Amino acid sequence: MPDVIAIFKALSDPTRLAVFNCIRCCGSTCGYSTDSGQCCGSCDGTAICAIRCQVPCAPSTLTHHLNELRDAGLIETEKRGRVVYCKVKPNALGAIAAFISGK
Amino acid sequence: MPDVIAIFKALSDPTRLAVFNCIRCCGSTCGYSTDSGQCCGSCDGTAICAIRCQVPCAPSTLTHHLNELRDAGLIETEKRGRVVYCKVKPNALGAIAAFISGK
DNA sequence: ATATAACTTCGACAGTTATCGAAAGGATTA
DNA sequence: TAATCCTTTCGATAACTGTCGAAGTTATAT
Repeated sequence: MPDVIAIFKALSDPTRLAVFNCIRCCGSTCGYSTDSGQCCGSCDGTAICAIRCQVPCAPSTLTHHLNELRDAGLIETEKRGRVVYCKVKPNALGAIAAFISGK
Repeated sequence: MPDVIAIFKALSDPTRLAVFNCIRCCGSTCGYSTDSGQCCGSCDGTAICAIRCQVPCAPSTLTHHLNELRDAGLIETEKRGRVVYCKVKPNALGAIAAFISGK
């Protein structure tokens, strides 16, 4: 129940929802190639620098939003070299799916 | 898409989510009888005064939250006598169900 | 070793919001 | 008519939040 609130809160900001969608669609909508740091096909995360091209904001702002998404349990991040990659966690939206279907 | 944000925002506050759940379960959890202004069985709305017993807050605060829920398209209200009854709108959560299943 | 690239951390600030009390409105009851 | 009940409107206020720039950190490249 508190999970649900955290998720709703995390997704209730337009910028943050755009970030989440960008990670979720994993490049297919963002339109980045592998060369740009963006995954495709058998992907393993969306580079933060790629997200920034799609969702224009200050680096610190993006960091803040990614923290919110991570704290809500929606995404996970992994650092490879100097690039941080983001993935949607498995069953990230399960809690709100359960909420919709009456708990 | 903006609908989704409005819904997420409306449900991201603990008090407001409690109000929504109270309206949703329509007395089965709130535990009010018809005499208390609460519907049951073939119900036609949850009385605001009944919600207040379940979600303690100032009347003006509850009005505020109900406005938010109504503006998000989640509930509808109807005045009968001096009592206002609330119902969950049909398919109120359809937008976020679509969001979960990938739009 | 120096420079650059990718992020994060740290204030700061403006805008939003959840909450309340007081007062007012409309509907029923005495 | 007067009293009472249910709800809304109207400020006010404290807390939260989204945004940024500046400075710091870590990793690669020159």
